Amino acid sequence: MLHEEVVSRLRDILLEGEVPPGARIPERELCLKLKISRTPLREALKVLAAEGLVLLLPHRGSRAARLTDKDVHDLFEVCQGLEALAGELACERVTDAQLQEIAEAHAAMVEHYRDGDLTQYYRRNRQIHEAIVAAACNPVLSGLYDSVTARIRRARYLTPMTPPRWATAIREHEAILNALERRDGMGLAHILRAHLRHKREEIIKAGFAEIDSGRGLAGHESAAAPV
Amino acid sequence: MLHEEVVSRLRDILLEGEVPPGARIPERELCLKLKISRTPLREALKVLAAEGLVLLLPHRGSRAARLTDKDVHDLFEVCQGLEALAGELACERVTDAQLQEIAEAHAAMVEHYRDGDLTQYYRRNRQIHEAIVAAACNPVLSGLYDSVTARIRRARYLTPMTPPRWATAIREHEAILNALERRDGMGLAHILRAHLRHKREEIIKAGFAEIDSGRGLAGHESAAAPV
DNA sequence: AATACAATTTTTGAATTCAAAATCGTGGAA
DNA sequence: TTCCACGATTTTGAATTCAAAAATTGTATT
Repeated sequence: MLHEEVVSRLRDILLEGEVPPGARIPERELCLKLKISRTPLREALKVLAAEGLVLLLPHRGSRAARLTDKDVHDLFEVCQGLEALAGELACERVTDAQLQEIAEAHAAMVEHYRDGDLTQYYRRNRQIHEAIVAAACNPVLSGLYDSVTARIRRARYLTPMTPPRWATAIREHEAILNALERRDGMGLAHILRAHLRHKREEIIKAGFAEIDSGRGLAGHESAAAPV
Repeated sequence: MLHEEVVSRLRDILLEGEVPPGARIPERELCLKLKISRTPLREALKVLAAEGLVLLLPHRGSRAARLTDKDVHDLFEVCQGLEALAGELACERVTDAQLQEIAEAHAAMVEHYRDGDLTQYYRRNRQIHEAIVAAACNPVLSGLYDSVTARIRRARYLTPMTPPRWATAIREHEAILNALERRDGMGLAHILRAHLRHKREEIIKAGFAEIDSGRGLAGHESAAAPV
């Protein structure tokens, strides 16, 4: 198995919550599961620690990172900044083909909204935001965006969506598409900032806190379901 | 030696250009130099590869990352976005003490400008930008900023500074401090974007290209001085 | 019965070892 | 002379091994 693949599979295991946030990472088991020895596994752990997904306690093993309210808040703030930047750049660089792809994804998303299909809605939503970042044509930005969204994924796509919030999101997305089609960089950046700020407020209000109630690692081993 | 220390020292070695960009990383030598075995060194290499400082060629060793013009451009673009975001947030959160520290650094920087002391000027310049990011009070943002600035450091602080550009930079910094003191988030974000865009244009124009002339890795081993 | 201490076990971190892959060097053929 | 092929050497990637640190267990003493 290639190095990148180990990192990738381990990342998935953490993001899926197979190892719950805050729980100790069972080196032994993962070695067996991935059919590798400890050396490559530990290399992957260090990489993921640098990404912020894993917490390394010297001489005390590693744990799946636990997101505090503050972490979620910070991640959203940065995500918002990156998306706003991406929007600005995308307006300068987006190709007609990309624009069309985004428009189609948008239409599909609105359709899912009408059907009340939240899962498919989220899928399209994510596709749109990723397409905007891709259209910015900046691999550094894409990389940071991927890393931030990976860390925040659970919070972003697993919080309850209220009807009014959903309606607002759709309206905002109309404005996003519109600004992009007009190549209005400043306008788009502004909308994206507001868009994400709304989402953030919602998530914070929804009490994402339950994932982490603030006590230290010494607490329960959190064998319970992650989210 | 602690894991983080190995990563840190190796990062310095790369940033200092002790291993020139594009050059192969001599595992053996570094093991001797750092007095560690290959296992922890390779762990550090993977971490730095994830950071973008090292290029891993499967079965073909690792090399110090080589920045293309496009890379520098992309890094600056993202750096600009992060600083703008930091500026906005800093306006909401900066403490009086931090503000004072920034003002003092600014005064010192202007002094170095008058003296024509570029090295000290850069030092203060960097201190100011870092202080603004710190004032944003967002560890995620700080982390990304550190990583981006680390990658771009050589390009940022080793390009020739022309007198008119220097004068412009000083004027822009006056505006930055002013906006920060007025807690004018939007204004500061705008200024910071412009500030960095100017620097970027300067660097691109200055022909940072010489560091990488576009050919592949197969080319010369680049034993020459890094910058 | 509870707590403190010590011995044992487990786990972590790193060096060594080992197999596979790539590079280098030599020799032969065109 | 130049190009290609084949074998030796080096280097890489990963498993194993080893030492040190921490957790656990058991025991003794208060």
